[in-house]
Amino acid sequence: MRGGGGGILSNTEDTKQPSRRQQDPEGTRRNIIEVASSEFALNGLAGARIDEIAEKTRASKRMIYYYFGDKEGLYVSALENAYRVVREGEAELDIESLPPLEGLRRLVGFTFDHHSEHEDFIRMVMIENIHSGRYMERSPALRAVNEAAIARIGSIYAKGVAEGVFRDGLDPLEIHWQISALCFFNVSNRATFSHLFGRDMSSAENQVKLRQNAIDMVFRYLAKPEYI
Amino acid sequence: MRGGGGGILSNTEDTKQPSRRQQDPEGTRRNIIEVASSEFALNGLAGARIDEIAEKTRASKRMIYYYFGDKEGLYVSALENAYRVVREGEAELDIESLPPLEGLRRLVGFTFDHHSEHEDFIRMVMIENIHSGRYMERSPALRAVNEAAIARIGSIYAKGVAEGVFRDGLDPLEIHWQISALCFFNVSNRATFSHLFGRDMSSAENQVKLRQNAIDMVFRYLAKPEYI
DNA sequence: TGATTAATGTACGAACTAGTTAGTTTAGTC
DNA sequence: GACTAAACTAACTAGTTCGTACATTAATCA
Repeated sequence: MRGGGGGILSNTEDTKQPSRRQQDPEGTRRNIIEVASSEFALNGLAGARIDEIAEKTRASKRMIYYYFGDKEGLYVSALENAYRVVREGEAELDIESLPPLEGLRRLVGFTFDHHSEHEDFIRMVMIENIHSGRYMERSPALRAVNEAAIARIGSIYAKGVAEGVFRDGLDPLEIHWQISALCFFNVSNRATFSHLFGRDMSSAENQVKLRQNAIDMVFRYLAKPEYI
Repeated sequence: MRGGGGGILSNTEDTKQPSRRQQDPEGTRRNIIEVASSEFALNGLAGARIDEIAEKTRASKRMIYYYFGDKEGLYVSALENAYRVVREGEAELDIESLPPLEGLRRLVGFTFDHHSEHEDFIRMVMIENIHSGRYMERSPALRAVNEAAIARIGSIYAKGVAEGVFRDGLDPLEIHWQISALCFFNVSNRATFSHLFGRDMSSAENQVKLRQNAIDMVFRYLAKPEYI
């Protein structure tokens, strides 16, 4: 919009370098996804504007339709990308070598921090839930990924039960659900909660408290009374 | 849109009844709010369509602007209404006369059920969080209301500490936060969670389990180990 | 080198959408 | 029964927004 210089001045210097890639499909794609993700996370599917996304991109609106077909296609790609990025971060977590009690604390603390650091991801999940998960159905890749999280909990829980520190009969999926609830809510409902009760829950002090509370809560739920 | 009969046929029978109100400001307002609430809850602020809302209303589009000024004004009114309806339901809960342990269980169970029965409210809160609570700032009425929930917990918690069944040093606001997290997430993230893990968390059996888990979890967090 | 395909820019249009204008009907009042 | 303010309607407008047609440049291959 601002005249960007590319059209008129590009003959002077840029084309002199022969090895410099002037067409970069992968880069363009990635750039579009990045911009789109943050716009969708900020404004939702209906609220995000294709023209706005295009303008913030190094590419043009034409490229969005070239690569992603339509707005919904772009949204689905952004959603997939959000899950992929977050999963890659989680994959680095190694708690299976730790003693169960310590591993559990580490897992909850990590999840709390991880969610907190990926607000855009949380927002994308919120938005997708507003749409009742309609769009993620198009993406078969998503499901398989998250089962790793359950496996991780299943393994640590089984070890804890075997060692006699965790009480028996709980369901790893439900434990994951509880950890998710505490860590997700912390990001998703910050704004309304803080406003309704006049206390900034995202402040450093409050986050330290809420984090410790989440760890304690899951710990007390799992551990046998004599270990509390 | 469908010719509704009012214009042409109204002389035949309708006007014969003298006491039948043909102008009904309160009713019109209420009707608009009701329709708008469900449209906003379903589609979000940007996704909802004024024309769509108008059409589902007994009134016309002009009336929306007549009573609410603009789309955002209508949204804020719908948000206020959602909080008011839910608060009125909660006010009926009387747990302060119960023994602390029983009162706590009752409170968590009630909150779980109440959230579950008011999905539109949960969706409105999600949407408002997507907007970072921007619009609820316009509504000073909202804050005062919710403090009652904290007071309720504060009272039952203090009683439990005095009786020696709850451990000391916890913060009622944080307890409320935890209860909210577990009960809110149950509704807000149903779609994505169920899809990612291939298990319908909203089924009757799973809801019974999750409800009991939430109660247990809060109970174990509050109670002294010897009462667990 | 000339032909073919992939990638990109520009300009535009059709449909939609929030909000308005201009006017009518109803309920209550003097 | 005339008058006024509130309640209400239908049709319209100005601006937005998704998506596309057409042209062009870069890479690839025969």
